[in-house]
Amino acid sequence: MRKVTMADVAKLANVSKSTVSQYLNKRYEYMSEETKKRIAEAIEQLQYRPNVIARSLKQKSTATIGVIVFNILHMLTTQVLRAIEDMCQQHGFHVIVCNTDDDPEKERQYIDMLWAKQVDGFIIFPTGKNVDLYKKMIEARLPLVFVDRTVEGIDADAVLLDNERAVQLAVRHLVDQGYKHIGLVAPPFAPHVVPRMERIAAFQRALCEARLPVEKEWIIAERVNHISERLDGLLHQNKLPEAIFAINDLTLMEVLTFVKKHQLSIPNDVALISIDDVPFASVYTPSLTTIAQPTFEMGKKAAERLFMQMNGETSPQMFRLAPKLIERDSAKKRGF
Amino acid sequence: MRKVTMADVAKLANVSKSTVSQYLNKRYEYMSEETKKRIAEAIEQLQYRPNVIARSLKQKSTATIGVIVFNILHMLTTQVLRAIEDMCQQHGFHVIVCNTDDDPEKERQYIDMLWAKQVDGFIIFPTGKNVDLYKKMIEARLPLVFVDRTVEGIDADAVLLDNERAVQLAVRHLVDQGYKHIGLVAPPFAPHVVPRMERIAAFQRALCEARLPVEKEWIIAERVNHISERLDGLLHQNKLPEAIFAINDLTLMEVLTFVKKHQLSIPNDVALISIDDVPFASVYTPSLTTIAQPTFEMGKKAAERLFMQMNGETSPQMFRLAPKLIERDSAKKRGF
DNA sequence: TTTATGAACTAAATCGATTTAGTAAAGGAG
DNA sequence: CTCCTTTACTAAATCGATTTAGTTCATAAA
Repeated sequence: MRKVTMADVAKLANVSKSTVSQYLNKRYEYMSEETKKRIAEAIEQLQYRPNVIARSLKQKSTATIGVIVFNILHMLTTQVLRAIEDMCQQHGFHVIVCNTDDDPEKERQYIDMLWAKQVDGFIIFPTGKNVDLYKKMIEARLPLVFVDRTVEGIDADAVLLDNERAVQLAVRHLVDQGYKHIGLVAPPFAPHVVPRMERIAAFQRALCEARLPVEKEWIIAERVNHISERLDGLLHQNKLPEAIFAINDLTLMEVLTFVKKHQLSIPNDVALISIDDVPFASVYTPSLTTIAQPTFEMGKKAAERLFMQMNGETSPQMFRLAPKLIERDSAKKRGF
Repeated sequence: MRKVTMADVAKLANVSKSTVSQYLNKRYEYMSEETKKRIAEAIEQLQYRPNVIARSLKQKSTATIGVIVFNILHMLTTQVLRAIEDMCQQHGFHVIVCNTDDDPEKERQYIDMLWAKQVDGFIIFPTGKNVDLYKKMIEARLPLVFVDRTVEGIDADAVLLDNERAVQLAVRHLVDQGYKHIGLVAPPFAPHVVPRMERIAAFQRALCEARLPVEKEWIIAERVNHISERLDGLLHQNKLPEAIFAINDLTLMEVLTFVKKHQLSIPNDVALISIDDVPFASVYTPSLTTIAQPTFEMGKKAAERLFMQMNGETSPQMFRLAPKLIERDSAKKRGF
């Protein structure tokens, strides 16, 4: 039951390996119909399957890319990944997926191993902590696109949400509805988590622009399990803001848990808006007003840039994709 | 800027390629400390990275598996996939992910291409329509595990939910709460979609067991966009069942949309229970009683079986993993 | 008749590792 | 001093394709 190789096909068809190879690569120019038919028959008869590994070795390309994400369980990731896979399918590429859980050591290992596996490029949601490695990849001209975060000092393609705009959309919407006391809920400050820092900074800017005071107490940046404690505190002191802006789906869940625990009514007791258009936004009561990230476009753009890099057509660039306000009922002022 | 190969390292360290290879594979038995050091230095100095493709060609193993799913956007898939990836990481394997959208043609292409890429095994959520191909894989002793669905006539490992049990849990819970008029909501009948058919059949059995009549009108198996029409119809005739069992997350969403549209109250107007513990189940109002699939265990089991097959230790087997009732508030009878 | 041209192939090198079979040198036994 | 073992390596074959540089044969041009 040995594996069938090209040599076997060649022997059966009574031609050389070279000719079989030409046939498989559709270089038919100088090939008689007769020969083509014999090869086709031999392939069929032997049930021959080319070994792509051997071909990759010679051609120095594997038609495979590595996608390194924090966690596919996260909705943003899943959607971006799906878009990337669709693009790859169209180009005959395959996708190897790796989860880092935001651990730089895991990230380093994955990059090393996939690089050794000769992947043709990487799309990475970077932890941001392996600067030396990112640099080496760029030096080696290994196609590389960052998604969601940039890394300071690394001159690579990056596809990000326009966080400034996303926050503007959220805050302006709340302000337009007549809310003046607006709080923000986020995970803890972490300098390398670009979108988080950008959103928090943009929030303060947006408040200023609306001529609203920035209340320190209403900027809650805590580990998820501490968020509800902080909110509890505010509630008991009767200092809850009129509206809460959750900077992502995770923190949104915390706010919803808090709201449910105290049987508060949205938007009467607190209005709510968040980044990430969670799947249940429209069936929730009230339906949730959100800022949707253009996740599929992000994935598509990342893949496009990667392919462009493979063709050597580009110099590094940063892309800020536009978020979209999806107006529902969780941030409607009574009477509006 | 040529790529550094083992030959370069060998030359610099003044040893043969063979010795470098031994070193890399940690076959240190007959190697002097001196030589080891020289090789280590040469590797460091040249920044040598072994080419895993070349190694794979010789060793006939790629340490890569293919995971073919319907759609990673689906929660079940994402979670199973995550568990598979974790297991693979522990074993030094990588995962290539493919989405078929339940299209047999796409499935066939992916299997063909990944097979040609010499993946060491497959975990597949099968469309069920490529029986000839599945058979060939098994003949070729290509490790293969099915997840979520089995395929009739194919003797392969399969990891499935214990659908009978899942439905029993749901129906018995409703019955225990005092509900007597129970409806089911599902996507359309499709013989090859094993879990769907099993759940619908089990539902009828469970009703019988509870000595409840099986009302044809209350078994709704329709394309998702037609489900709400059917429910509307029942509502207008005042024939809505007391409780609805949604067989998966997709249909659950339809039911929730319907409930919201008519401003019905759960569980007073209709009680609700579903398979798939959706992420918002606990923050929804009322919180949703669900039957959780053991998604991570399913992924883990599938990967375990695949590795066992690679070691040639197994004969095909079917695994039915246990669902779990998560009791919340959407199926509580008033007064209970 | 000789030479040139083009069609239809093929032999052998190559990709970058692993592995088998073997060699050279040192040390120990008899 | 010879022979055998063991240590520490190496040469060359191999994996299964692709690709380059030919070769052979038939036909056409000079």
